[in-house]
Amino acid sequence: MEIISDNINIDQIAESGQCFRMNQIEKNTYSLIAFEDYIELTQLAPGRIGISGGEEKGKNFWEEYFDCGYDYRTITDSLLKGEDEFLKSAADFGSGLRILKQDPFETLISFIISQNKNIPAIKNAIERICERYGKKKQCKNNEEGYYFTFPEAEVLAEVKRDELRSLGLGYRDEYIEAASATVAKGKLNLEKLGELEWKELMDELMSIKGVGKKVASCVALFGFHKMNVAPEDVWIKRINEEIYGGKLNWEIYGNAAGLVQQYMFYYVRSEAYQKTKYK
DNA sequence: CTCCAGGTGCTGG
DNA sequence: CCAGCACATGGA
Repeated sequence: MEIISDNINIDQIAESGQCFRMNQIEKNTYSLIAFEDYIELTQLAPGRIGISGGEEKGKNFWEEYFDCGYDYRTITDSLLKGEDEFLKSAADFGSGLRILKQDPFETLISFIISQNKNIPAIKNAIERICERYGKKKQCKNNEEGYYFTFPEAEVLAEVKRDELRSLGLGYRDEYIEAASATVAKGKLNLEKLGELEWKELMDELMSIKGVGKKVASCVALFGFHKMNVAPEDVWIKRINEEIYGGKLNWEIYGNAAGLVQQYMFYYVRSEAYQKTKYK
């Protein structure tokens, strides 16, 4: 199976910090566990990605996951014609990025865990949760290979706080407990939430203890595809101070704000940018 | 050992 | 409204 989409680049997506269960297997090839499926992705050529090893979800499913119906090239090209040199560099550097359409519950729990952790630590913590509470499934392309799905809210809601603590989640234990319980009880209907305007969605998400503006933004963008939402983490705050004099304004980017933020995040963390800085 | 991480809640001004 | 601080833990 093959996906074709302008500029799409699997290395960039995997390293972009929006999904935590995409990992490199070898050069140009990554594994991905999402929506209870395991697949392997290979960059066959610029803008061409091969998919193998999954259940029969079909091409349309993964095209949707990687947001191939959205015209990224037009946005990127228009950014490249702008005056903002930093943003131009960032957009050019990350031109193969996509805003994925991830599972809302997984995104919610993942970004609750993300607070005050670096990306490797986030990934490890999520894997521990999946191994303990997810379903064990066999890989379709390998008889000996298996993987663990991300647990459902109903399962996670039954877990005691101490047990979460013992997985190394620290003070986030009660936040995960609260979020899982809220979703499991149907108090937060994730199906319906997606229909809300971004601001109302943010308010609903932030009603959960442990979910502040940053985590809610990430869930809105990566789980509900609210493309105008731009999460502000320590890295973005840093460039806002260092490059934009604290005057970074997301509203001018409209529905591209989330993508602009992603370009900037991906770029500032790169070695390429760090070199330009200290030279 | 130290520093820091895709923050948040709480408290006191 | 904003500033300061505690929070638990692991990766580098």
